[in-house]
Amino acid sequence: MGEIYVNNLNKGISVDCVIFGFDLERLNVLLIQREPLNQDDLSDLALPGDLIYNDENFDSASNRVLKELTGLENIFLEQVGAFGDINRLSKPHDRAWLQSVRDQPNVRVITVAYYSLVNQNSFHPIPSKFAKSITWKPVNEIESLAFDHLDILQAALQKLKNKLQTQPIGFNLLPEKFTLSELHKLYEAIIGKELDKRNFRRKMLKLELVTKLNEKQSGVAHKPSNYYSFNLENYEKLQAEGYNNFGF
Amino acid sequence: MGEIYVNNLNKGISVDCVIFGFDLERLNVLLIQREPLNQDDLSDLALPGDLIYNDENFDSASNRVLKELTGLENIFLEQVGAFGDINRLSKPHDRAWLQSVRDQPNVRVITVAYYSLVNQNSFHPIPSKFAKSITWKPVNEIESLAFDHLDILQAALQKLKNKLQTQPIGFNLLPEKFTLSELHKLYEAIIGKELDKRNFRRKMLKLELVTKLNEKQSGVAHKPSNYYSFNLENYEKLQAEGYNNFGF
DNA sequence: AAGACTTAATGTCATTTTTACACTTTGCTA
DNA sequence: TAGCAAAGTGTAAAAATGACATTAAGTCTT
Repeated sequence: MGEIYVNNLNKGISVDCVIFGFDLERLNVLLIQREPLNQDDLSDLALPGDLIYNDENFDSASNRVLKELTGLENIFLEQVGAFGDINRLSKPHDRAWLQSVRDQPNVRVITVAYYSLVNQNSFHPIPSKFAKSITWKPVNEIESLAFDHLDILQAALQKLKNKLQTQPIGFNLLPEKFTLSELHKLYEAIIGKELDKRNFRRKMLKLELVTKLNEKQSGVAHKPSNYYSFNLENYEKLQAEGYNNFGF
Repeated sequence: MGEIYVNNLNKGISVDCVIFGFDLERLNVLLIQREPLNQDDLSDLALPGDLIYNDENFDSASNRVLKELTGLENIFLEQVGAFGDINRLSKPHDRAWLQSVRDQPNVRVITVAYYSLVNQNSFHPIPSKFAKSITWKPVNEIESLAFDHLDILQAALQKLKNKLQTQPIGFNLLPEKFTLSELHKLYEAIIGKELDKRNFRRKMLKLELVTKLNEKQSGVAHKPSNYYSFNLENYEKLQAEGYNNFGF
């Protein structure tokens, strides 16, 4: 890619990505810090995103943003929706920032948001052209973001919650091998409430969504827990049967 | 914002509306027939939609389209998502049509789709600037539509099905007074499979989602059925308790 | 080496929800 | 008044859910 698209940028459409990660404790989102306008500028955090090219599909554009930022490809990625409120870029601080980086800062820009689930500990984000710095931040500690990105985050989170009730997408946030406790904490972190340990395990095991591996944790100061892996085959079988009650 | 937006129409963004209706038998969609290009032109059916104004939000634009077409306001309306495939307008027949009606027929146009639920028998669609003629067509008899409208329809239908599993939105498709059989058929039409009559009624009645009225059908050649109305209060109470299993 | 510590792992019972299934009732029509 | 057509109704078995407490397996401390 690169220069050939310079003049093919669509100045009115962007994609923004809500990239969720899980650190075995909390649900986090990948945020970028906008280039500060000056030394005193405590610039807001924002979702990673970019204007799209004029010959580029939304899915491609969001995959591009995701890849440039994380190096990851073929990751769970789903559209949240379009955000186009006429005032979405009009907070004074946002406007100042746009003036400094966009060649047409006054154009109305609508954005198509995506959300993505990645295994947070399997890679280290690549600071790139997007921003000076990149951070994971726990979802429920985020109180404000640049532009309308807080709205987008909330919509994405709601979508994730809903989806988790019918599809076992949470596995995308974990490494290949994981413990049932980790999976359990993941569900609690997304849904936002406590789930009974025994009932949780019973359902996962009964549906055969996980396969027990011959491998245990080691070096932990307590009973080591067994590792499991996601049973894709059985998920697809349940899927084919029309089963859709993967929730809690 | 900029003068580049002649007449304030945004030439690159449209909304399209998937307006579902129920005729007590089948689930239908409101379609418009594009102005034929010439006498021999058997023009495709399309979803109603329009370019948006540059100072107009997506929600406002979709409400505007809905109102201009049906006269209805304050109707269930929810975003499906953004559709922007680079080839979405490039079928030859679609291109010819665009050439004939748009002043910038080659601009990339992305669309934000909405779906809406209306009581099909409570109004007669108003043929308007949108099209020569308007028709209801059963969802499962639709095999092709203009542009990418079949994709949009399918996405909207999927969204409707999913939503119906957690929210009793189906009532939007019925008149104020309805029979349990009508409601039953409605669910079957949307979900696309048979539901046991007694089990269906039991759940609706147990949740107190419907209130029995002192009024029966008349003039039917069989036992007349009782009329019911939607119990909004109780729905809101269940909602507040976090109940979300309204599905089948 | 023993005891303390921490989290993993496990089973049962009561309640609720779901599924499957067939006959009687009501009003109209011929 | 007999027949027709859809409305309306109950029960029993199976499955899923929700609530709840103890033992097991390693590491760490002394």
